[in-house]
Amino acid sequence: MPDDGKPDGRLIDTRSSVRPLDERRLAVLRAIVQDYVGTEEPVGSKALVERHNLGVSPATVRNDMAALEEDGFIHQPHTSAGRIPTDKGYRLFVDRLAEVKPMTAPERRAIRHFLEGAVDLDDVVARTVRLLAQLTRQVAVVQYPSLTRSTVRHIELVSLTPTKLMLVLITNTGRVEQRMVDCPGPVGESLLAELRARLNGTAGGCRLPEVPTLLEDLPTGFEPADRPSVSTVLTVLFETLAEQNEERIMLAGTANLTRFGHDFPLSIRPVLEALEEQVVLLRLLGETGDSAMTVRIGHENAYEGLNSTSVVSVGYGSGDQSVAKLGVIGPTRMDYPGTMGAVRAVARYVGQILAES
Amino acid sequence: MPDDGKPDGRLIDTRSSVRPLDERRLAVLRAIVQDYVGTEEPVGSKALVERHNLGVSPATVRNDMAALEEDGFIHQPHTSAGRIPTDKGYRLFVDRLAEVKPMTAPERRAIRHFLEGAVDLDDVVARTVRLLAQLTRQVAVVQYPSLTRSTVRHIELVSLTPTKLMLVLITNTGRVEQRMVDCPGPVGESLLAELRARLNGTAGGCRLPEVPTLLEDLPTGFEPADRPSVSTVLTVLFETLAEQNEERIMLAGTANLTRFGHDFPLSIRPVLEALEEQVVLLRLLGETGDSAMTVRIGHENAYEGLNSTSVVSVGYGSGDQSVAKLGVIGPTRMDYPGTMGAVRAVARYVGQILAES
DNA sequence: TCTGGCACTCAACTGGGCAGAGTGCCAGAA
DNA sequence: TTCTGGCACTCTGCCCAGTTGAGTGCCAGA
Repeated sequence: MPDDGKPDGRLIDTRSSVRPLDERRLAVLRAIVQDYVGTEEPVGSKALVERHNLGVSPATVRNDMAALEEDGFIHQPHTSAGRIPTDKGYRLFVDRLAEVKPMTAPERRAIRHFLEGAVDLDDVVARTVRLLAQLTRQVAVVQYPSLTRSTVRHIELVSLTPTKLMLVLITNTGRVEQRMVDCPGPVGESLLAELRARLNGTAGGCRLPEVPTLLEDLPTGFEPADRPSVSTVLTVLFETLAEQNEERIMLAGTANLTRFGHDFPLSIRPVLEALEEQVVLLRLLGETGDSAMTVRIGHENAYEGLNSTSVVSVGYGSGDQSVAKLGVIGPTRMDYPGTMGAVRAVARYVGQILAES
Repeated sequence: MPDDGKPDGRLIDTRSSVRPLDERRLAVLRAIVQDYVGTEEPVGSKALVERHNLGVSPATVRNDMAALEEDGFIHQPHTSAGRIPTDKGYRLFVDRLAEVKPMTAPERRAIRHFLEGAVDLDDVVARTVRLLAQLTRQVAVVQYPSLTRSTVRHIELVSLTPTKLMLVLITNTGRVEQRMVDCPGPVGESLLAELRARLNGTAGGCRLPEVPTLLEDLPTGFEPADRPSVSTVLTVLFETLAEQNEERIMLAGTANLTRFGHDFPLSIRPVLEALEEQVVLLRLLGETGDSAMTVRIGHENAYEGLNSTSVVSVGYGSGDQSVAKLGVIGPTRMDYPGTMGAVRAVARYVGQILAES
């Protein structure tokens, strides 16, 4: 929704002749967002001029607030209360008023050090998600490196019974997938060795989605009697490759949901429900751009249960390619610059760690 | 704590001469527990006689209540309120007053049918945990079949680079563990084949904890030049076997926590925190008896954060052996008979499914 | 040993009044 | 034209007192 996503465009363009006013209004909005994020309470004109040196009186700020409200950036819970940013207000804030807050050097060192201690892929993901939850004090989500972008490191076939095989697929990201294969006929050691060698010879090092086309004609190279078994193995292998659903996700920091709001069970429940639905989470992350950071605010989230939350997510990868996504889920009233900084930093370092191992 | 576990023992024994009175008091306690579980509100004497035909007047019930309170089975939030069972009261209820409520035939069929749809071990566990959460409307926990009780189905070695191997361990429960091995010297195909054969020949079918002793002397059967590499592989294999920490756990139903109590963030927060700590969960399940169902009520839980929850858990296994545990975490005020019935039924069916596959 | 009656207690609800934060508007200053 | 100070107004939140009602404990009598 590029139209909806930049509601500020209109405002800035049409009034660009009256620049100083707009500047100040934006400053007011920025101040409101910052204060509200800090206090969780509607912020009034007086408090605003006290805390930020805007150089004008409360009355003036009130006028600006009225204008901002008319344009839908802020909102008043009731007549005699302060203002709260709307989703649209946060959107403007994120797009034009906020700068991603970089991590400090000690923080960066700590992140790196913590992630370097990981022993295997599971551990990398586990550490990443915990770290992210801790840094942002919100709910963190990390997707396992996806199969689609990775390459085949090795395919192994293990004979369990004469007709039963186990197929093990190892990717360059360290991920391992295994499947049982029930062959139509017995599979001898020599056939197994031959098949293993051909599979690895042809597909080794290739990107997973390309594998099926590469191996399509493989059965024709075998004795007619063996072909059914070879085909079965291939079918299972292709299934494994295609099984996007198997994309796993790890969560952490759900306890931070308790810091969500005052109107409790109602606000937290749908979020907890969403978090349990892998599908929802996967789709959420799936909407993330590959390299650019994505921020979805409140109702911008397709899933209804997350309408009062914001999602900050970004892709990460070993090397230049993004192989998976990670992100953070928190209340719309969150510290966007800080959260975005943490998400970006963590994504960068996980990428490095993955590239090294 | 067998002493603490049966606080009723004293009561029953000392007053066994006054049998009818105790019977009625126990009936009162039972009625209080049942009502409180249903309504979540302190239950008074009048409501009690109305809902259960106890055959006596409210005044009499009041006397019994006073006695029950003196013995610590129930408790009064404030002077003019009804009674609430204490942990001790629930304990007595579970030990002597409640009968595990068996699942109905349609429920059993549904359980079985749902679990039978699983395609692999991950799926079995995932389905089990969701099912359990749904049936009990509480938080469900399922431990993956542990390595310690299972047996070796196959050990596979895959050469990735001349000195780098991947070790894959497949157990009879369908669990697969893999580790990288950095060998001190190059490992040729023939050595690899030899090693693979010997490993499987010696350890195949054995229970995991026995494997180290069986393979201890393996290196001596190889050429002196190869021994360091063989030893390295063995070390990694033994590590894999010993790595209890890797025991994985799956959770579901956290959204049910929102039905916990009224005093929200405070009561739910420590529980969410506990649920994120695999260690806590593992220890929790670890305290479960192998075959008998364990119920830990409120303060009986070692972990402080779970002091206002009860945990119902039991072992499950393929065949006669318990290979892992599963359970449910809910408020102390839970429907014990129903929960226990569901837990028992699910455990039984998972066991069957695992045994079949 | 049980029961009905009675006085007592205490949380929860109700409605009125008050304080305070915050607003909108307007007339006058820069 | 834009900003500012002042003023009247509108709410919510809080405190207070009074009332209600559920529930108890105790006691005398069946």
